[in-house]
Amino acid sequence: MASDHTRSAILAAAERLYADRGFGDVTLRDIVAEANVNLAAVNYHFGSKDELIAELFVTRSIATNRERLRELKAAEEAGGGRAPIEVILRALVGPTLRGCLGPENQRSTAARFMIRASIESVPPIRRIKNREIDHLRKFAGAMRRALPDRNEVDIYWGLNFALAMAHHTIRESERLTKLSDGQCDLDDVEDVVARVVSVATMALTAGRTESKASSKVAAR
Amino acid sequence: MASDHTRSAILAAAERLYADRGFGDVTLRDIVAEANVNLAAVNYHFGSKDELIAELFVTRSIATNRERLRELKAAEEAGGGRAPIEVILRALVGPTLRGCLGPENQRSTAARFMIRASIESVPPIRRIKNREIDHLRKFAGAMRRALPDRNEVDIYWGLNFALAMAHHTIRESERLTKLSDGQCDLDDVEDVVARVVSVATMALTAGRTESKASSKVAAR
DNA sequence: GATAGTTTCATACAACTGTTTGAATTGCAA
DNA sequence: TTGCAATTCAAACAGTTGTATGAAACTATC
Repeated sequence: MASDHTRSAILAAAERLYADRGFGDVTLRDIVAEANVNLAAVNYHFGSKDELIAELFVTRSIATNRERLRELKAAEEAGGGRAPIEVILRALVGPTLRGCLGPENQRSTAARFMIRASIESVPPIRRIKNREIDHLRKFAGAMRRALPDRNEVDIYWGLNFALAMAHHTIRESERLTKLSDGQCDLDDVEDVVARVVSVATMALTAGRTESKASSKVAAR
Repeated sequence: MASDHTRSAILAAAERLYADRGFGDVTLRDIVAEANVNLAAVNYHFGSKDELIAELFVTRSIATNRERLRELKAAEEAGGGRAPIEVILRALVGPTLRGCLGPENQRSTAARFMIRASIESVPPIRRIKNREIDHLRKFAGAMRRALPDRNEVDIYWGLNFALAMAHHTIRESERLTKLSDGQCDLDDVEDVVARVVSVATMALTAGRTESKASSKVAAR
């Protein structure tokens, strides 16, 4: 059993502080002060600081991955084992974008925490991200089924670029807002999703064997 | 005057260590040991650890930015004030990609350092990156001239996506290699550049007013 | 070769870090 | 209540960090 109260108070406080101030300058003492618990409680309940961070990140990231797979599975079942590429890409980048973007004032601590996690990259989080490959393979498989004529290398590049646009937009959302003088509306998440999906789809469906020769425009 | 020897020994050692082991666990003592100089030398020559990191990053990053602008200017002059969008994008992402990618065994310390700087994000480097907006505005301007019919918001999104693909590919090059079982050849830098430019160009030139309505495929 | 300025050096400093300890307290079962 | 385990707590620990100091060594100028 156990009261669990201390445990979840620490989790909540840590998430809030990391979200606001980053991993770099938040100490265990900051966390326990915010949570109104004793310093030793962190090590008692989580083992170490890194395991606390890992638990925070894992919780949020399996939630996102589950949603991703749910959408993917639903799409493939609806299409008899083969889903349109746009829908696959939407399942890939949608949950991540929805989990991190949206109106700033109503942005959850979880969302702000995940943004931090994608900007700063501390060891415990990096370790978890490295295990994400198997998850991505499932999407690569679905994409291959959706575009059987496409060669495998192009599939991987398309997957890479889709993730690139989503993650970079999250990481650099502030800069994009500033650069565009607020014209790019990062709060309209569905529009962002649509843009990413649209470009990634084009990348994956434009003229065959786009690899070397044909696209080498204007070589210097 | 001054011998400068110590100064540059520190710079070289720091760049090497940061490149290999990241900013997180390289201390001043590691650096001075590698450089065979006294501990106090860092503060004497650079003022602080952060200023040392900043100097390293600034040096490399103004080199890249200068090359970018050189290519941009050359292209616009050759086209009488208006360059093809592909060439502008190539000037934007080419120097960065060429500076970080390429055959791993012959990759310079500078390149490996810049990869680190794009993965981990320490305060002194973040501060410098934030001042990069003026530089990007020049590219936004050139892109607007190249695509006068395109609305401004789409230009910014295209710029954002181009940078996204370049930076993400650098940051996650290892993962892409692993995911594709080595099929994606990150050593062929010009192919990578061509792919990024090709996709970004499509993003910027595909069907007008691609914003909301038309691209909202398969809304959930 | 004395002098003034620069650079190096060993060492100390002061602060902060995550973690551990062992005793106190609490909660629950018998 | 008694007993036992789970939890909390204050305090200390051991280590590391970047930085400061003041004397020593060097370098070049006159």
